[in-house]
Amino acid sequence: MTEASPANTETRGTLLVVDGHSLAFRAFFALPVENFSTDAGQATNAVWGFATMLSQVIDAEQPDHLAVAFDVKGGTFRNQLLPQYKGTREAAPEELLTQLPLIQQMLAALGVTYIEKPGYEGDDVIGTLATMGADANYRTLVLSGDRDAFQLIDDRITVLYPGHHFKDLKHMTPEAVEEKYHVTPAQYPDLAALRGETADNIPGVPGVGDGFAAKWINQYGGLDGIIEHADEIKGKKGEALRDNLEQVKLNRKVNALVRNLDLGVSIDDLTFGKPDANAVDALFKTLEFGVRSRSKILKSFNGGVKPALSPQGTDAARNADQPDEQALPLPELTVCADAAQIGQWVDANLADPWQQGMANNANDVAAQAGAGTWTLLAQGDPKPGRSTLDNVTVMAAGRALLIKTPFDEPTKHALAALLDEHHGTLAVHGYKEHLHLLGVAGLHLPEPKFDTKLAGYLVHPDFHADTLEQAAAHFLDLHVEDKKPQVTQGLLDLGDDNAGDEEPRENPNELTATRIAIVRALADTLAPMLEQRSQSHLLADIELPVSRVLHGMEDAGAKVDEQRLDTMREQFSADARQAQEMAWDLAGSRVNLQSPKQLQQVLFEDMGLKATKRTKSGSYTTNASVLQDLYVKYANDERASGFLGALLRHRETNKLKQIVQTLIDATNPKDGRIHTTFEQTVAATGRLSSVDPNLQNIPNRNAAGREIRSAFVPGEGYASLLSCDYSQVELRIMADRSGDEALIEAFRSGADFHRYVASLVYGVPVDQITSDQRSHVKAMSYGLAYGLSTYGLAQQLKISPSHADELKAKYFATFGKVHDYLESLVADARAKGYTETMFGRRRYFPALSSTNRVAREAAERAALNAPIQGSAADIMKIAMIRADRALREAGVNSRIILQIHDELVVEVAPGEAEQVTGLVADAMEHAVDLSVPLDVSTGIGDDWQLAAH
DNA sequence: GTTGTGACGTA
DNA sequence: CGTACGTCACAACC
Repeated sequence: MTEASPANTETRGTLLVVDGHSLAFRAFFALPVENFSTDAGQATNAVWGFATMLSQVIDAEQPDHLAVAFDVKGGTFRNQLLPQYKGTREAAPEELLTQLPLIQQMLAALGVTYIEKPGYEGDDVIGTLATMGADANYRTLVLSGDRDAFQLIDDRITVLYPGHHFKDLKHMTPEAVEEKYHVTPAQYPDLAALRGETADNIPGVPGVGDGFAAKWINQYGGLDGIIEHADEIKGKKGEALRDNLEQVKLNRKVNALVRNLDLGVSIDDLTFGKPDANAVDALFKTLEFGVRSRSKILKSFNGGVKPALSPQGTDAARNADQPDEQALPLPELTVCADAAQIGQWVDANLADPWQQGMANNANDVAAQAGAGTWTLLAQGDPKPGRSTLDNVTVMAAGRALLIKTPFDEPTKHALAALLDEHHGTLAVHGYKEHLHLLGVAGLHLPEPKFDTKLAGYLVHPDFHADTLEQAAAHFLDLHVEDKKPQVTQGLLDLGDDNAGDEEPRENPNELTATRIAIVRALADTLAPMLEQRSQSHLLADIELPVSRVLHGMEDAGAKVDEQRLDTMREQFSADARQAQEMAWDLAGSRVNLQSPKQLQQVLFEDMGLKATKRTKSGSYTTNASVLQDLYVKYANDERASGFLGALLRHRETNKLKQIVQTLIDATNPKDGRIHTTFEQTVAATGRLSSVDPNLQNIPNRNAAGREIRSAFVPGEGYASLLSCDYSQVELRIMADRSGDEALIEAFRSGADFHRYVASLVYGVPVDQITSDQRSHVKAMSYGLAYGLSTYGLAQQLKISPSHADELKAKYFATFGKVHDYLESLVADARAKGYTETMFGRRRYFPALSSTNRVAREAAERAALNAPIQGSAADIMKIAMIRADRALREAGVNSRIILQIHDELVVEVAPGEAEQVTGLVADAMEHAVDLSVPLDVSTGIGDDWQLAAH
């Protein structure tokens, strides 16, 4: 049950050994020198980068001992063997070399030991320190971008090897080395000797890479064996090997690290955590590092010496590799060999009464609360329309079975049967994602019993767990290593090409066992919480069913007319270019119109326009509303108004161009459709959101932008698009919840709603309401649910605050119960700590009791809005489930493809228009029963724009 | 290389 | 100084 991790065998602490040169190089090339130099011209990018990167690693690994190794100028014994050795490194830029002493100075001030040994390299110092650490029973980490360090790896020594992004350090354990190179760490130098090392200017055997080297090593046991049998190796590569044997032998001598130098220090000397604040301060001042960054860095280096025992139980077990005090029961994991084993495994587990009994006892409470007893974990990338599947694991009664892709037919059938039989008791983390993943293998997952991702969202809707591990940390206080997200739909990987082979791998099976155990633990924890809060029905009746509908929508995608998009892009692009030319002409310089900073310079300094509003960071805003005001104000100044006009036009057309471009880029070449991802656990109010791309913010307010909607068309086999949207749902919810007779009557009357309300507010007959009066009342109505202020209303309507105040007073005099209702929302939230929608969806507002007025008032507005926006979201989700079911039960081919908060877009099959319009409108209108009707307006057309009504 | 900011699209 | 989102491009980091 316990893992065989080295950290488990009593260690005395953690030693971090850093390859100083490697880190300095990395820092230097990661940060542009131009941006990091003092007034005097001293480059500081490597110093700064070194400090931040090292502090990152310290924060992540929490070592209690630390040493940094450096090379010394002048040759080493290696140069005598191999004159060109590290010739490339000597060519380090001057600007980096001058920073090395500064880095050492900084380390000294920070209280960090650094070591160099004349005649030897930093690598040898590292080898020696690591050996010392391991011998003294320390968990030893070596931070180095030099692969020579891999030879040090064993049960006690792990190399932290930076990847493409420095942040994702790979923990190179023996397993990870074997996984990647197919040789043991001890054999790694043999492999490197054969392959050579370009970074160190060491030639290998021409034509021989990692693959062949590993093959030979495994065949002959190592380099000695290879040399012995060199004559037996056939082919070109064998010949090349024989021609270069001397070089290889030399390489091997050179790449062997010395591990027993006399450094004159002992491990006990390598503690840290007592920086010399004055020295650090002085140095950072001369380097012109800001005060804020200074304290940020100091913090990491202060923590080196930890108190023997932390009084707080929660933070005590932060150390990543230490097993947590809350033990996670890992399953006994079997890797599935063939399809027959699936059936056997199921039989064995179900037939074993002892195991069954154990499991039932352990899970009794949770099972009753609805957590289920089976657990499923599919791993891969669940991107709609292009997902990939790595493996599937099922778990029951403390045993797990891991099934790797590709599946053969019998395996598929066995798995399908298993899912079919047990879905009703299953827990997963992300039903929708699992539908995408399993869909790759042609499998369907019927609705599971429990979803830990959705449950976590219901319990704490404004907490965002991007990974399963983060959810574990939050809900279980279980801190396991957070490897890269595998189950979440990340925007992280840019293409799958090289993501695969650079993966951090500590025993992948162990990782899988941990992950599925987390899902189980989350289910057992969250199910009773939902039950206790009477939210289980939200999961079972809304979120889980809607996941399935969303999967269908994402999988279907939205067909776009690519030619039309291309044409539009060209048009917008040309318009933007023209506007830019004009702006440049009038400005007299080629300002970057997309740079607020440069615009501020031109507008408020060069042209001397009067700046008014500031941004939150204190600079003058150049947003559209300010530009518009200036445009009016400087109408007589030809140059200024011309520039402002051109700038506004550029802003608009360039934005449209950008939107069209992202749509083009997001179109799947296989089907010409855009498969967005609807995020079901992101918006704190219960709404959905749409990403990659966002199809919920396609322009709709002005004609030029709305044109983009005409590129959304029915796909092959479909005849038209249907758009159905709720009118004024949020206001109707307010009418219902408040019980305000006047507002209810306004909706029941079926009249022009805003005109009707205006006539009540102003006490004027309906036919005498002016368009101003109507629009003012309309803005007021809509603003209600946002907690608008007098000031905000005045600003939006461009009326005086006193006038706005008057409007507000009149409005609330007319609809008194609405006013009381809104106040009660905030008061209830303050009393209970949370708000609740019509269906029991909660959102917590700790900031309501904040002493900070700005924060508190913001929380009040959000608390006022959440139950209203959230109830509308609940209603739409119910409508989607109903509409989807109605369409399926009617046996039509039409399908929902998009949701934009209060609108559904349906792709309609030939001949189904009338029937489908009726079904969807009905599903929406009768999603819930309110004291006011839920009006739905519908439209149908050859594209999304034409479907508007 | 990472992070924050400003601007702006939607309901 | 009105809620809820996502995306882009720039600039800073010193």
